[in-house]
Amino acid sequence: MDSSLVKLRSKLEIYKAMTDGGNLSDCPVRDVIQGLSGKWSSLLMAALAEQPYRFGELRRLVPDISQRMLTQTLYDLQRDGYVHREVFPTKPPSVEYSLTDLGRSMFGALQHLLQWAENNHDAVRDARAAFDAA
Amino acid sequence: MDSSLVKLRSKLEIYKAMTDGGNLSDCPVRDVIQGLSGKWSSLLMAALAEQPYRFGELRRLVPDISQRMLTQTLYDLQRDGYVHREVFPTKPPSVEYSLTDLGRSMFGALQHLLQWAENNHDAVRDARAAFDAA
DNA sequence: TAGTGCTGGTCTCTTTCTGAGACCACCATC
DNA sequence: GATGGTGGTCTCAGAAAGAGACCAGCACTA
Repeated sequence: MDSSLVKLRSKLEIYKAMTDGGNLSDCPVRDVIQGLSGKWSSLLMAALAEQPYRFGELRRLVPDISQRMLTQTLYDLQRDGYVHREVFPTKPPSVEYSLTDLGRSMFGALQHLLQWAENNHDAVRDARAAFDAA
Repeated sequence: MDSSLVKLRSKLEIYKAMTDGGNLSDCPVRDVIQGLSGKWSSLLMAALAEQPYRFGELRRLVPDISQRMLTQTLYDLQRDGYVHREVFPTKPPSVEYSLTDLGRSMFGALQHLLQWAENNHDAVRDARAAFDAA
């Protein structure tokens, strides 16, 4: 299942890319990852990957996000080019959020991690329980 | 490049897994992702994927992490079963951190995202610049 | 014509999380 | 005895996140 040699090569490159001598804090890889590491980013990406949603729909879909964080996370995702925001001039103006091509591309990569989490969450839970017991 | 039908199916499943009716905050997928979404988790995983390191080595390797956050992030990664911590009874006791099998497995999935970030950071940077200009 | 509700937000307040750096015990070496 | 390297912990200030009140605009209803 693992082509370890290929993976090892990538690991070294990725680590290098994340360390990127000199301006550590300006490292582009870390900069991109940072934008995705918010508490709600991946969840909203997963929702919007399914279909476009309006603000209120997202709010009802994810009841435990505060309105403030929903606004802000969508703003950040839009700023990074993953999400498109379109305002429709209906009587109460409605706003629709959808993934851009860049967003869909990014989600393709993020997906592997989400899938792994789904497949292995019991292993993590067990590890956590064993650790806390000791 | 995209096998869209397959991906669409996964998307729906992943979103479902992240929403997981009822106990939203106890959703296992979100629980796992949460542990990985810290500022330093992915960077330390990338470092340890290359080779095992000792505490002080990691500190020197990532100069802009505070000692406190290094301790805490390693503790969290260890608790979730990704990292193994071994104390050697040398004269000043030394501590070595390495990836577990679970950690290597997880990094295999995380890797896709890091690779994407490396390949596309200029697109994100451009999107950000365009957004800020408007 | 006033009340109610739906739209997508913003503002303020409180609590939690991070970051910077002082401090610590231990031992070896100088 | 002083100094440095080991892997941490503790305290305190600043940044970020969560809860929830509030807002303008228009439609529908009474």
